[in-house]
Amino acid sequence: MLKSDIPNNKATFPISVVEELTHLTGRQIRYYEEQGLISPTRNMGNRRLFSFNDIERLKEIKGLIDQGINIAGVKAMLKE
DNA sequence: GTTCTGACA
DNA sequence: TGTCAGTA
Repeated sequence: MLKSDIPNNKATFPISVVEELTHLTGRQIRYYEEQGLISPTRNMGNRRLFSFNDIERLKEIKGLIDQGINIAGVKAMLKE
């Protein structure tokens, strides 16, 4: 709580690993990040590095999308 | 081989 | 959302 709240993880994975853990496609993950649903970091080469926190966030998003909610709905849910 | 961006269907 | 081309 004093160090950080949301993004604080040393473990980072490439998008391929996130795809496996979230069951999403790189396309989805990229789009959600574009919409501001997640905040992955970038490493050398402009490559996305995902932390455990990001993966859990993706899982929440996937669940909502799977229920038929759209990006706007997901944004509202994750917002608070 | 893998990932990234932009664009089109 | 899927897929393609060009790139690093």
